[in-house]
Amino acid sequence: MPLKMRKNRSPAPPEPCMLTECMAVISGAWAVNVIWSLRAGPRRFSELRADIPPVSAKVLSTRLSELEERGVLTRNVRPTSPPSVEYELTPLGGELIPALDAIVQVGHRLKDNGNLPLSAAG
Amino acid sequence: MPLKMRKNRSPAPPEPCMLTECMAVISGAWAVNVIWSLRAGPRRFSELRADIPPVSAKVLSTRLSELEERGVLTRNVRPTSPPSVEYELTPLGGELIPALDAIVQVGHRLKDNGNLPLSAAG
DNA sequence: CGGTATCCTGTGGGATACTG
DNA sequence: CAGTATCCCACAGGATACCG
Repeated sequence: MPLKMRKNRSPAPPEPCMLTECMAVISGAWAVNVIWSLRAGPRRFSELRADIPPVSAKVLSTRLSELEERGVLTRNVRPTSPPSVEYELTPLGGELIPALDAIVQVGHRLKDNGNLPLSAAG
Repeated sequence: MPLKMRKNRSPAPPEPCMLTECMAVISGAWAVNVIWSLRAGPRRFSELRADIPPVSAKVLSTRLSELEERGVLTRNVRPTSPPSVEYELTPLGGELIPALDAIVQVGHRLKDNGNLPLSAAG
């Protein structure tokens, strides 16, 4: 609608709940941690568990399946003697890293401002 | 730790759960929608409700309080004849917009790849 | 208009046990 | 090692009613 809006308060109303749908890419407990943990390269199931101590096997498994289905990461079964499975970010999934990093940066600065009740372990 | 790591598989282990703490800035239902809705300027409570139809008054109220406490937005009571309240992103809160936008962009492209079971209304 | 209080429910996630 | 199956429950969030 190129015509002027009747409303004078708000320049432009935001888009519908599409935002919600897109944000669902990183939904679920520990999803961002998994993505974050994979940012330096492929990792195995048990490594991810070690990276994210509080996550349970069930939830990690669920999250990995979801993220794979969403195209965020790939699952590669390596036919080694003790079979191992590697998870790796897809190129598209890797593009989430800068975004997550930006949020973390803001989080840090909010913490510096004393707004966030964080662990103060920084 | 500038010394070489023993582990040869992973270049560098990810940071602890600090990521989780920082991501908590945008936690809670509709939090990102609220932030997104404020990106074009200040908005009032009822406007936010209209922007995000499925949100209940209780949850919106809760989320606004949290986001204010975290320093993401400010609450301004305007002493007009019918008193109105405006919510507005802080500068730091505004820095979340590009990050959220980046995630949305990735979401769109995942959808184009057919990975996301989105509304297909794009 | 801009909220709070109360109640109720679904579901996401933890613990545990088990499998290939 | 890399999961799945089952049970359980806390708690986030919706509905509704009410208040300044």
